[in-house]
Amino acid sequence: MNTPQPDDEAPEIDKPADQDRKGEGERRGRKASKEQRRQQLIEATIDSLAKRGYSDTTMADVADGAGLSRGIVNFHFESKEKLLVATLQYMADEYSSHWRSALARAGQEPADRLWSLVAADFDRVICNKRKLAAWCAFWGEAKSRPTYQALCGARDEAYQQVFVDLCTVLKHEGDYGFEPKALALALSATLEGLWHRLMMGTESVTRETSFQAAAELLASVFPRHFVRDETGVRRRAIKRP
Amino acid sequence: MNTPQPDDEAPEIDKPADQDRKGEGERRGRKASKEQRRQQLIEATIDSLAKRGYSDTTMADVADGAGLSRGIVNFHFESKEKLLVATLQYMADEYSSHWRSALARAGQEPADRLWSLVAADFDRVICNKRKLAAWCAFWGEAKSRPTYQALCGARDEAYQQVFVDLCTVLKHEGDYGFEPKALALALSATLEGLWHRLMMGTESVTRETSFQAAAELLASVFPRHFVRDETGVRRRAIKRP
DNA sequence: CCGTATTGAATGAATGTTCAACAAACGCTG
DNA sequence: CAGCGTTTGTTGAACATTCATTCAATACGG
Repeated sequence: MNTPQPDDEAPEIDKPADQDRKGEGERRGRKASKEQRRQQLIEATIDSLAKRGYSDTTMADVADGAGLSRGIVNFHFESKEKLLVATLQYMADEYSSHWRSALARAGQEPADRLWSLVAADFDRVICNKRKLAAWCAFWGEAKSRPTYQALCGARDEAYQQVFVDLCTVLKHEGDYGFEPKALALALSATLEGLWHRLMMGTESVTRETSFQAAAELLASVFPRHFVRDETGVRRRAIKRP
Repeated sequence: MNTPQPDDEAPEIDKPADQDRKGEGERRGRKASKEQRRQQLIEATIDSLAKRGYSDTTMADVADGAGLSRGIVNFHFESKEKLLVATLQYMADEYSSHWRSALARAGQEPADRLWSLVAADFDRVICNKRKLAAWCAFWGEAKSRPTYQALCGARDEAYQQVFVDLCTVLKHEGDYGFEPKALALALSATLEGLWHRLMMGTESVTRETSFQAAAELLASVFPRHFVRDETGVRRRAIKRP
């Protein structure tokens, strides 16, 4: 059916599920520093969220996953709630710094910057089953918990504003007729929706096909900036005078 | 800041949170039929999911919300799990029949059908805080529960196929360059993403602005089929020969 | 040795499920 | 229609389980 997708299920980076064994240079046993232990427990929490979902994630699961004893979590984090907030905070920070660095890495051309932003969203580092499942778990609880809701604005206002600004500039560059704010909302929502589809894991939606779908949309919305070449892959057109 | 949005918070239809009082013609007390009681409990479940989220939804909450005693749920539904599955099933059926009827109501013109499909997604009946929050609660648990995962495919394969078919026809009608399958994925993902944004309730995203964003996208992607008029509202252009 | 990190069992609260008692509707018979 | 037994729906308390939290004892590092 779909063209062979070499990845997305195989070597998915970011897999500290087997984080116990192999002291990879870092100190393990009793010697781990406070911050390292916290990090270790946060990773175990993400594992548990991804594997069992929010409602079935227990302190015991987390402790077991980290290879530690039951009571340890309440020592490093005051409560389960605090642990979960710290975990969400960690993921939100990671997501935020990820797109910011992608933007910094891109050039000055708005089209390049938009492309870079979209591509960043499908980077293996943050876009993989484990993290996606954890995000989804938090989203499900966000509406009824203000603390989560605030942090779940990973695609926060700053992120949204970048989209608006880019759409505004591109509109002038390409003489497009759209309303920048509305279109920016639609575009960022598309990325969120594609994440959602990836998370559900149904159909034959992979990270590749999702990214292609997003690229296809860019080519349709910004025809003066993105073109389709024969390989089916979409790329930015040559710079305009 | 944002233009005054008259709705989305005020008269949101679909609010059986106060479903006890006022026997609106339907039989209440002991006389309610089996099916009516089930329906009543399902509505109470949606209420609880929306108000407290999945993990804090308890049998006692549901029973209290319905104004009945604790043990009643296990009588009509065998277990909590069964109750939740039935609730999800109910919502999935409602969503499915909603877009199907919207499609049936639309004419034969592909552009009309697509517009109708998009508009249906933002209909108050299914797109309101209560239902959205309930959907989100289930999504959060879907990945770790195959039963939920299957039902959560509200936007299932049939729905996706409709998008693909419409995109294919429109592509030929308008001589567009996109790849129908990829674009269809992007479009349906956009709707999902906008739902997600609405759910989070942050920013100034309302049902109106979300729909406008979707419409803006349609106008950008299918310029030969949709145009922007002075009111800012988007409409379908006149039929082509 | 002192302080800190860690353990694992005990505790108590929350919650899903069961069940015996009860009440309303229904059906049967005279 | 009255009387009576049966079925069905409903209740609320009792029960069992799961789980977050506490804490006294312990082990390790400095």
